[in-house]
Amino acid sequence: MKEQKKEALVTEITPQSEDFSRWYLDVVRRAELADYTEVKGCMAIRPYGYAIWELMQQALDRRLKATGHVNAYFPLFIPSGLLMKEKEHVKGFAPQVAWVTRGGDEELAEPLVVRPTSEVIIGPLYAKWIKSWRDLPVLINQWANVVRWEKVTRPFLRTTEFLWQEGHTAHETAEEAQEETLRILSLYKEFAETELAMPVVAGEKSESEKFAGAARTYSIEALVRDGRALQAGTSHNLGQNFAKAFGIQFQGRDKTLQHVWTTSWGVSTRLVGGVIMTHGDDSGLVLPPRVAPHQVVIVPIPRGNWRETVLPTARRLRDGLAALGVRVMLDDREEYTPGWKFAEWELRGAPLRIEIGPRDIERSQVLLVRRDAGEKLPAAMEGLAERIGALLAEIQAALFQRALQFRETHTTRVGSYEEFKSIMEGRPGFVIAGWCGSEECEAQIKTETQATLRNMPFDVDRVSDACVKCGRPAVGEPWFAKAY
RNA sequence: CGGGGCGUGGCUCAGCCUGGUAGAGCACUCGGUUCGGGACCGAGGGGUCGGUGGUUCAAAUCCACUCGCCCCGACCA
Repeated sequence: MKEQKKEALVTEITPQSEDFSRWYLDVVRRAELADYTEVKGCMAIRPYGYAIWELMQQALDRRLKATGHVNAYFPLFIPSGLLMKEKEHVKGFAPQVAWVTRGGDEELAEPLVVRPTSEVIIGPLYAKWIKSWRDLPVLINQWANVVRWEKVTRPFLRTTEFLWQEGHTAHETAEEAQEETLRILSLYKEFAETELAMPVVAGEKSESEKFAGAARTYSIEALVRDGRALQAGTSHNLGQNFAKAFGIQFQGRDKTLQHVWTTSWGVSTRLVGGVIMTHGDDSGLVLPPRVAPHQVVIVPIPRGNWRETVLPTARRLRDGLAALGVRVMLDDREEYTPGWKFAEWELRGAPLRIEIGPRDIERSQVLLVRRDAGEKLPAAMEGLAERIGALLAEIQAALFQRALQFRETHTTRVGSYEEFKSIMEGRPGFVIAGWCGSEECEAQIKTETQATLRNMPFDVDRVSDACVKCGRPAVGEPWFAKAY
């Protein structure tokens, strides 16, 4: 009798269990996505986790370039005086910046801060670079790390240092800046839903949740498996706030000197956490094929003279798929048994597994196993590549549908505040409710239900006409949720 | 930053109350047999008990401080 004892994750801690948080941390660690380091709140992203991030980067970078954006790089350090220039901005970020007061063995005359975001280091440069309306728009993006001294951290979701892209654009008119802000918002939505199979709600943030220094902030919000919302990306219309603070001016078509209109927007490594929490299950990670480092893992069954029969076939299969652009890996390690590999690749979220053994060779077939569905399907060798391509697309679509359905069953349009409060208990989800637009109601709702106003989608018909909290006329129907 | 919990080989944990200087399972290494759902047998390697200071003849064990992690709040991509 064998009595293996698996470690915590797969047996006891599941996304459905009370301890979702523990499940998440287990997946991150056991799937080798990230690890803690000596520095509080700072994680090392391990190769497998980084590979996921790279795939996200590539997919997003392509989209950004396709819409005319170019990449550049700005420095890590910001003279503290610069940070102080935009007063709302400094108010928002000062409490979370890291300071550098010494360089080598010298005290710095002016301390530096490590960028929490780059608006203020970019501001003076844009002021230098932009002279004429002909220089506009400026559509620059950078891939970088930033540091925010957070009180509570969690791998990927909130770390002291994190990786992201931040776009910083400058425009001739308010209208263009607004268009850009919304263009990026929908680009983010499209990206999240297509590549990450993660349905998101796009909308505008309330005044209190706005980016420090922005005129308007928009976000995409996902709903993860424990019923909490995750802000997955933000796009800010900065108006002329930063242009005025940094003197970013140009001479217009009408010969007058004007301030530019700027935007900024970003998504971060938090998305990796979002994917884990959106799709993961009792066996671990479930990766959408588009961002899976190994879309297909081939596990040969070593029996009899498998080295002469199974292995060459498996290699041919791998090479054939790789030639078609499929990210495929042949797990021919001999120190692990097939069963061990099955469990391991499930834990690591590989979307599709191919089992190939002597029996399959005889029948000229393989066994396909979908990570999302789990069942084993025999598939003929002939036409296998096409079959696999189709299956990967199917898995991608199925994951999106599953996540969408989850969100829909966990989204409630409430009629009363009582209903709102009761939904927020346990594993809540989104609540859609009428809102009068006052910060007081928003704040009270937060205090009493822990739910925050995530955003106000703009492409919906207004249904409620009364604020769920105070009963006054509603200005719209925001989505509320407990959030990460 | 407030409340609570926890730090013992890579992981999960026992030992701590009632001080006498470290154990288990898994993982790892080597050899062999296995391999279609986390294999088995045999032989091995590895920790000074988060850190610092104190009490004591003696500290993983008691005390103080400190760092880190986790949970619940407040703050946040």
